[in-house]
Amino acid sequence: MDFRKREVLEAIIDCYNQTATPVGSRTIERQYGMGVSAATIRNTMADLEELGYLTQPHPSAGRVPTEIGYRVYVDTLMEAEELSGKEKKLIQERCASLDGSFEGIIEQTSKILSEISHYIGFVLTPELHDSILRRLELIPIDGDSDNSEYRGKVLAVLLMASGVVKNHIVSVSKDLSDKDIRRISRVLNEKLVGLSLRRIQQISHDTANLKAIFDTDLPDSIVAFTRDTFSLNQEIHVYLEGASNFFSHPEFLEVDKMERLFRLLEQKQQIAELLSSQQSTRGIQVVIGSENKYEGMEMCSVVHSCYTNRGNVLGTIGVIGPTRMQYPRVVSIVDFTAQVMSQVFEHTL
Amino acid sequence: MDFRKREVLEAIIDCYNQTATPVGSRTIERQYGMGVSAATIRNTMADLEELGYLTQPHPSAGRVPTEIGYRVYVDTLMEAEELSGKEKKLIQERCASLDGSFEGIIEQTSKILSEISHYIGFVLTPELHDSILRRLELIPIDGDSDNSEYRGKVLAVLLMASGVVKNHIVSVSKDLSDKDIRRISRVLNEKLVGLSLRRIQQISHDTANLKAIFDTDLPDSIVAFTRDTFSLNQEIHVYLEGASNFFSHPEFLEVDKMERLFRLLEQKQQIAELLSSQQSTRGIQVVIGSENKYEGMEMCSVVHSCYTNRGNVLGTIGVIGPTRMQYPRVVSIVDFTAQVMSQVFEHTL
DNA sequence: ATTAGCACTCGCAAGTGGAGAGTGCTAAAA
DNA sequence: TTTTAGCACTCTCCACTTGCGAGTGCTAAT
Repeated sequence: MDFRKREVLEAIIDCYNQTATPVGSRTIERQYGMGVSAATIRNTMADLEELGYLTQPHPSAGRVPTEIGYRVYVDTLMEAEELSGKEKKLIQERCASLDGSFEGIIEQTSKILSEISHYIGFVLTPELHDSILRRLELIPIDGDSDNSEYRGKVLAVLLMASGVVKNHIVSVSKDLSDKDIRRISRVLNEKLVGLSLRRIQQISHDTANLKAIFDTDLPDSIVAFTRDTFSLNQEIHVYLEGASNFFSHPEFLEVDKMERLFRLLEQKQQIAELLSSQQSTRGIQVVIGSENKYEGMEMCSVVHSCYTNRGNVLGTIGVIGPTRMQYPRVVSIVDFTAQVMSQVFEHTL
Repeated sequence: MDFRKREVLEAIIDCYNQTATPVGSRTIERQYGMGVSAATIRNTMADLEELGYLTQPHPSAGRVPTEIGYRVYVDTLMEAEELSGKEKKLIQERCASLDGSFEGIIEQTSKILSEISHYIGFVLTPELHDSILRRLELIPIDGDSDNSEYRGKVLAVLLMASGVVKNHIVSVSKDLSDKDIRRISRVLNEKLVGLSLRRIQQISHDTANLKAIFDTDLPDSIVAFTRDTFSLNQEIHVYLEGASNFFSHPEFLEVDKMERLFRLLEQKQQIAELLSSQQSTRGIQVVIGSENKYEGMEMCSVVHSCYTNRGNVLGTIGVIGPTRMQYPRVVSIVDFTAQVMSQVFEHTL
């Protein structure tokens, strides 16, 4: 890859990003005047095609970057675009005006990402398994007084170290009094705070373990109740915004492509799995086109990073766009937003 | 409207629902053999056109029902389609397998609605303003021990009579001790439980009122804290599923129609306002085409009803589909699902 | 190594024409 | 008076053709 090849590849990618049509040699000569004629550029383009970085949709059309071309561009050629002060400020302001609920912050962030990038913004909620329990609160709920049939319910509030709060309603057998509940709460807080939810679930599914914790023989009702308290829906949620931005991109003019993509995006659970499996590596990741494992995402690229709270990775945030994407810009947006979001969490949670 | 007119209108709507193409007189003669010839049907169709119930897309095409036509059909002609036992069972089973979180139930219900109807299913969360506070819990959160800077936070958990749980994190000034928080919690529970959130907010915004409640002079810190505790994001949330189902309907073949619709659907807040304003009337409502006030919804119809808990209206559920919709079926689905959902709430919350 | 020139290829848009579906009208039949 | 058969007319849709423009690869000259 000599200098001219790089220059031409970059010009083609830049031009193709703007026009979404194959780029011809003359166009480059005129718009990116690099001191050589169209014919020379044609030769270079033929070389680049041989390397697999470009293709022709049909024999007499201009060139289009391939996925490999984009890969090379992202890895070695492009330099991250510094966001303008205005944009930085916009992101910070939008994030700063968020209220104290975890879901609210996440939802807003995905909106911000989509609005600024003009692609699809998404945020994954943290994986609960690995969250550390900070505090458990059990709030007995009386059955309605006007309802003769007594139904014992307890609202379990789990506050995790990350700041995530989960609550759900647990049925409780009639023979447990409010006093029992308070005792259970005290014991569980004493013994389980500081452990991961995964560990806690392991413990609560092993009756022997539970007995050790309570340091006494247990009626079944307490065993069952403890289990229920910690058996919550652990699915990672995906907040996804701006799907309609894809309508502006000519690569989705065909309705069936659009349909496939939208049907895929509705399978949020699959997206969650796809992305959370790659979550281990910190820092910005760029997944181009068919590097995405899920069918239907071949013409899309994903730029993602992770957000943290006091250094602990919580979840993933990112942008989904067409393969023909403004990578430098999007990389900067995702990176910066991830930082700001992490700061917000440190402040508010 | 004599008998034949009704019969023909019904036939046209039925046929148009299946084919999405203008219906000709011969088609009706053959498929709905009503003992008269095509020419007679043509005359009847001309009458129906004059009444405004039908139109021709172009002079030599068949007829298509107008919105007024649909209106008449929905109001006077159609009879609600009894759901098959299989479908009823499906809805009930899906609803029964839900876990105890409010959001989980709502999300699942919108999915069920969309899957069974093959249109868009949606559920609106209850309007918090009118919810009655059942219980307030304040949980102090210590700042991290490894973080020298002390930050006082309290997790406020509001349990509403409807079963809705809201929690958010409230900053608290340093001069309030945990003991103070407990006292505040006790007083607020004593005085405010049973009131609507709207009323509570009124009270907490009037310092004199607050003082009366606490029956003592108050430091600013308590006033501020109380206010923050009850000032939560009260936006109605919209859970919306199955938008991609619209791709199967030929009326959305044109990309720009699709785009307008999707952009509209992303403005969930607008949908919430639109629907919650009509919420007062109980029972099934059908809004056809441009009866919808929002631009972009002209080619859609909305069938909605409300779900309850112990007789109190909580929120709205419904289905959005193209104007060419299987009204009898959808009406039954929405109606039945609303009932089942209300039952689930009574059981689990 | 680079450039100018030329023949060639291909997609796209506009124009053309025939088939098919459906109507309205009129006159005959019930 | 209502219904029906027949006919001329209208309009869309589809397939087909054709010409234009953009862009290439190759060759020969610089």
